Amino acid sequence: MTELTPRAEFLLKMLVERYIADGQPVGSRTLAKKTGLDLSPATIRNVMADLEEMGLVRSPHTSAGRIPTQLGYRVFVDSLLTVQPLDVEQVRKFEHEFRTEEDPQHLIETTSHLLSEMTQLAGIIMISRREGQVGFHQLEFVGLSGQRVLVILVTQDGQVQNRIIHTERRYSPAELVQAANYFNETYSGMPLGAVKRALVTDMQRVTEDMHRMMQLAIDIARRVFLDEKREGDDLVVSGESNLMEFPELGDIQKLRKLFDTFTSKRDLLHLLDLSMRAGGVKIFIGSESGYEALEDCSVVAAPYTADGEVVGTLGVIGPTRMPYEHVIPFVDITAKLLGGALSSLGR
Amino acid sequence: MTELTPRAEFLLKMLVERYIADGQPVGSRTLAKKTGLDLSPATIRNVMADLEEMGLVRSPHTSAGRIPTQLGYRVFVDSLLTVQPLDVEQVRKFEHEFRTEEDPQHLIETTSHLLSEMTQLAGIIMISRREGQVGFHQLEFVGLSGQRVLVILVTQDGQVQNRIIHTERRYSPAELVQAANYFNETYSGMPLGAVKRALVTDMQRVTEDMHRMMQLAIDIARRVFLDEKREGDDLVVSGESNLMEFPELGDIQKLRKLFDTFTSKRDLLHLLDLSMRAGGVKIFIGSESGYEALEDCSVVAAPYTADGEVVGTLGVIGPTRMPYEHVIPFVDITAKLLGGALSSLGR
DNA sequence: TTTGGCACTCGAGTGTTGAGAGTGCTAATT
DNA sequence: AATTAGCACTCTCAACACTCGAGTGCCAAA
Repeated sequence: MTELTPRAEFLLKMLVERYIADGQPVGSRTLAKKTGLDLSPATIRNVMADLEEMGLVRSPHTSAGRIPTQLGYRVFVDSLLTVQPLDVEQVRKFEHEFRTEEDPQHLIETTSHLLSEMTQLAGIIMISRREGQVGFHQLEFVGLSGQRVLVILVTQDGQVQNRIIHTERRYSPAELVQAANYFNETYSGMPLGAVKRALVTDMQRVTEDMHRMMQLAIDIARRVFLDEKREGDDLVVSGESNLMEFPELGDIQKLRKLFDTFTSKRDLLHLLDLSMRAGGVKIFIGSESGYEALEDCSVVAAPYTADGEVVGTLGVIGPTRMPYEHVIPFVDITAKLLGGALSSLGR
Repeated sequence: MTELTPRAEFLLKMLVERYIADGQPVGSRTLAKKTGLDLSPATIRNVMADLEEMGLVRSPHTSAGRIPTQLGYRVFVDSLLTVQPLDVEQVRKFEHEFRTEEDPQHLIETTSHLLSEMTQLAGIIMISRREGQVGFHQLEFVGLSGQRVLVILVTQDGQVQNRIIHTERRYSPAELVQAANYFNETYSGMPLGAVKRALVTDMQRVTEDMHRMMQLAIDIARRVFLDEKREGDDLVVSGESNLMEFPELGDIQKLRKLFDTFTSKRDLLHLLDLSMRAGGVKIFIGSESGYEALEDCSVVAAPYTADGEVVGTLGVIGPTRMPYEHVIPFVDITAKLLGGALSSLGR
């Protein structure tokens, strides 16, 4: 029996839904009762035996009901799930939240909160710093005390990054302003990646016949743009403590590993990076993510765009037993709303 | 018996140390053995009965040993504790960490990590935004698309804050530069609080005879300085998950409350604010903090300075049963080193 | 193919028991 | 008067046995 009959499918669906709803292994009797089909528990048991053979369900012990395996969840999510349409009223209210926020950084944080608040899971959102895409807008040099210069990098979407560098000598405010002006006139509007590449080639042309101002500007900017610390995507996680409510994550050891994953960020970034390439809602169930700390969790993620370009991924992370039928459309709509809000900001 | 005899004191000290070391209620036999005094368990029991009467120790149940009460810890910390001198070698290495960091924001984060790393507790560090103290250095206006202006506020200690505001009309880059120049020339060097006050009075003088540039500058700056969102201190917490290792915090419910306290930050800020006024290392044991979530925890905090002014508080938070004799001097030295590093940055 | 029946298994809860640790009290000792 | 030995007592904890209920697997009948 390698083929899944429609009836078996239906029963698997019922079983998963029931298990998601109350977390108890579900037995043949309950399933016989609650399902519309007019079947006896014995028949259900036969079907269950088949499902178990196929690796879609398992029983924790001899005399408990069945629970879905990871594979079972996979099949459920991929082909059995009926997503719940979102409440129109709520979407509208929700949309409003996005319209009122102006600062892109704030917008990201608000979105993360919304995700965790609405789903009662942990919200995650990645901001990609892929340099090919974001446009460079402006550089500002602010002289600090000593030989230190504060460099402020503003991108076209209004994000700000700053960094302090040391120079060999002190520069006057006027010099710094001139240098910044030169730099901004030359490079404004280019994608960050292009600026970076241009800087490398321009550097080779820096000779004594070049204007001193240009040299200074390029020298300072070089250090900011080529700084590998500045690289890498950013990640905002919120509502982690929501995950403590779930009994299946009740083991302190597991919880600790999970929280460490949140703080180290590396693994999550990798995961979100994967789903950024995919397009559409992507779901990692249990160990599919490849990370041990996430083996009892699922990640539902969707990329979001700004002005047509994919600029990051957002989603939620929760126990494998989560209400996918609500979470999936919610993550989907959130990604779209954020994209819309970011695009209208850039306008 | 309302007076604490020297012997009773000594035994209390032994008891607390022993309990801190291995977390088990300590009985009269162990205490008789491990203490230098040549006393029989029975005598110890008599003393224990006295200590219990005074509310310094209690037994979890009839036939367990004694554990310190909150008051017991208090007495221990206040007058019985012998702090462990820090390893000179380690301090030196530690000092080096502070010397290599240049960006004040980074410095704060690094310090927080160090605190949690070295103590295996949670590190907390507050940056006070008391406006009376930090000097204003420079304002930058960056025109974004639409009628949005990015305002970047740089303080004398090199901290950067930015915020996007909407204007009624579009301004040219030249206008923005001029306005910023005017503003910077007028107010640079003043404490933030003074700038704020000056803005309020200057506003009243804004009439048609005033230069348009000045009007613009003041109008934009006003919105940044008087924005109440910008108010409030900042808090960095790290190593929260270290706290999961402690069995006394093993209860998920308690842990959840604790973590929620970390994310909401409000309560912790209040606590750190208190200890900022105190000067020197301040210790909150259990419910002394006044917050339910912290009732099984202690907070060890010390204010740190920059150029002689107290600018924030740092410390650690961990279970009441923590090695105070190491933690206290460590928090102390960290505060001093951070102060030193911040001051030398401002130089 | 479905169903009723039946023996079987397992977990969770409950009660019992014994060992171990530590106490409080009293009477004897220093 | 302070200290100590002795002893009865209390409480926790782990082990064990027992029962109950839920659910299974399988077989034979419908």
